Amino acid sequence: MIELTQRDQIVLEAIINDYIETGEPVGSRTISKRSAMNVSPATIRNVMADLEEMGLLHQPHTSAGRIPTVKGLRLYLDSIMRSRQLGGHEKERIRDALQNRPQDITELLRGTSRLLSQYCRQAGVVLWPKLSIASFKHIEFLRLGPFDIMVILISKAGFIHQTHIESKEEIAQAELDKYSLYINEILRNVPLSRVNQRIREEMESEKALFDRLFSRALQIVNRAIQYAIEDSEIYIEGQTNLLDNPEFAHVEQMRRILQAFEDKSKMIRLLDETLKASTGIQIVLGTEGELLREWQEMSLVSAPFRRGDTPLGVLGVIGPLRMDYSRIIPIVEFTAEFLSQMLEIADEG
Amino acid sequence: MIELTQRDQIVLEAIINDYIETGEPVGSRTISKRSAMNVSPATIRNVMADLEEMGLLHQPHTSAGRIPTVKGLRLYLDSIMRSRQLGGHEKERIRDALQNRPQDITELLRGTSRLLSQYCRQAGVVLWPKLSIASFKHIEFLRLGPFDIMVILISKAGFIHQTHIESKEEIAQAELDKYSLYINEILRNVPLSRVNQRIREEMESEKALFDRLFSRALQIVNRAIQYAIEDSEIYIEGQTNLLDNPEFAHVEQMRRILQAFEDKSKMIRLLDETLKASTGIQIVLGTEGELLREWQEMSLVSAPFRRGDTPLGVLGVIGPLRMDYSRIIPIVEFTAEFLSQMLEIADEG
DNA sequence: TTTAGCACTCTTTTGGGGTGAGTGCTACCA
DNA sequence: TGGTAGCACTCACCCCAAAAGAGTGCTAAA
Repeated sequence: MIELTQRDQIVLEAIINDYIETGEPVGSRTISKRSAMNVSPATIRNVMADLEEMGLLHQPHTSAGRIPTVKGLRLYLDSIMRSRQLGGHEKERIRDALQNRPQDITELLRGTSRLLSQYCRQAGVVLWPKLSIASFKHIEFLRLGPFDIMVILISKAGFIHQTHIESKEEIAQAELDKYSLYINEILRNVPLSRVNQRIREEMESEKALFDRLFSRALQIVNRAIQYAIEDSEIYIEGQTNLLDNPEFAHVEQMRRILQAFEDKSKMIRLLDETLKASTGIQIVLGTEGELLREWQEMSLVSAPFRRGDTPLGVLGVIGPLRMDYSRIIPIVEFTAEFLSQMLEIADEG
Repeated sequence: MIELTQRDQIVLEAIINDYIETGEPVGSRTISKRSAMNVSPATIRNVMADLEEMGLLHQPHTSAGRIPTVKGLRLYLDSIMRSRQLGGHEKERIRDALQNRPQDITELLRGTSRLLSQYCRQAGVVLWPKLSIASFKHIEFLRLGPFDIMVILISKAGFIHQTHIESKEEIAQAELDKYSLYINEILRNVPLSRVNQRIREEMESEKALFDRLFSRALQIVNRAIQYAIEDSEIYIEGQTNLLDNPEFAHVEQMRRILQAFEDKSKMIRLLDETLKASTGIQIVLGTEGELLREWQEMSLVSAPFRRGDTPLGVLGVIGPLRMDYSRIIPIVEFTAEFLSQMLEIADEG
């Protein structure tokens, strides 16, 4: 662990603050003038040289100021920065924006993503992962063709998932209706993650033994839920906000970043990982996450939202390494918290 | 109407072809060498001067070549250009890409959009407008709370629409189940556009008079379908392809264009208009469409897809004014045609 | 330990001259 | 009279050199 003196910390923080604000390399003069402590540029230069030796700062070229390295940012985030508290009316603004959303959960999530993007002036992202945590509410079978069944699965929170299943034998709508009646009965409120188990139990019970048809229904449900569980939705909004950042002025970088957004499956994996990794706010900086390899100059601030203790999904903000973390972190934190509350309510019906 | 001599046309076409290829202003020398007719640059220059006077060409600065104006492009598209025929294996490629799509209609449409974007190396777009043309397949009511009902509407083509409805009186799930049974019966295969009428008929019939409950159900359906009809889905893919075009090298332009994409409602209106306007391929150039005002340097090639004679939606390609229309037009045309066929099949179940 | 001073480095900006592509015009030719 | 050759002219673009500016490292002094 790196040991920093009090002054080292102050200088590092001042440099990072200034860099976050301007995006330019920061010189010793600036720090000397801005920072509260009265020391000359020359002194600052000595400190800076030390910090550079520790790998916390970096000099683009000999006669330029310093910019923080990823390592420096990390240290800053972990042990120096104090998050601003969100003001009351800022919280109000977030609450308002989410509460006035239509009740359709898809729109709620998309709206959350948009809110984050607008409020932080970066790209906002919401991952609603797999229904694995959701509870069963309703299932419906529709016959599309002799062997072709559409399965519509609805979770308690109101999320819809549709799957197509091919049946091996011909099947009538009337039969399907019987299935759904039966299945809706036995699976009511069962968490999707336990549906599998519940079905196994059911199939071992007498009823299923008597009726081959119902066991077929159960198999279909099993498959449908398998698909549903593997499916995730991701909502990325406000990508164009990133264009405002001077660090992405070059078209080349821009392309790389926007292309990364187009590959949703990779984004899903990345966010999914952060979901598993932590229960609180999490920050992934450029080179740190393996999956961010494509855009080393980017950074992700994310927080899970949950029902009770069970995480449901992740939301966050994606932007350049140079972001106003002290502002963005509390926003992300609060939004996650508030979204959790909203979902709690939505799930009680 | 502008009258062009044979030679004027040949020169205009040659200029546009060269411009489409290179993106640079075209000089008289180039045309003189490339074009089949043996005339000197000086002669070409005279013709060019004429064309410029007619407003078909434009000179960025005194000592540069000419580029076609929107008016020139329009004339070219309307009366000079001959579309290339699509080769058999090109058609095959499109067929393959669409046929191997999952049967989920959302994925089919998104896939079509992606196909167009990849194949034309521009942005692809598919509008699935309003269910107004679709036929009723199935409806399902789910009780979310005492007064809160989720209505799930499924069209024959497999499109799902969910709406939340607030009921004035408390309502039980058992009751809702009765509703859906009844309504699924009376609305089977009715085009959504005629549901309204059908419901009115039903409400006037004896049955409804006897049962206040069912008339309530009908009202709920009516509202749900109202919402559904006003809803459209738009799938835009491959936006980053646009970054490859040298004309968008400047970040400013890029931002404006990508921002226009983010405002989906405007895109929907634009495409919706082309759907109403024409039954065949349609090209909107920069300044022509009012809605394209934000990006005058863009152009849209679109074609409706349909079932029988009824248009279902629009698909197309969005790119710079300088696009290889002779290639893109037949691609868009064929894709629309083939998608229509696929939907025809999907709708038969 | 801090500071002032100074030489040095490297980027960025500015301006001017050269180059090349392309034009418009005029005179000439079939 | 339509086409062509020639020529002067106009710009945009590139290159280079010089100047400006920001910031550093080092040394010597407080």
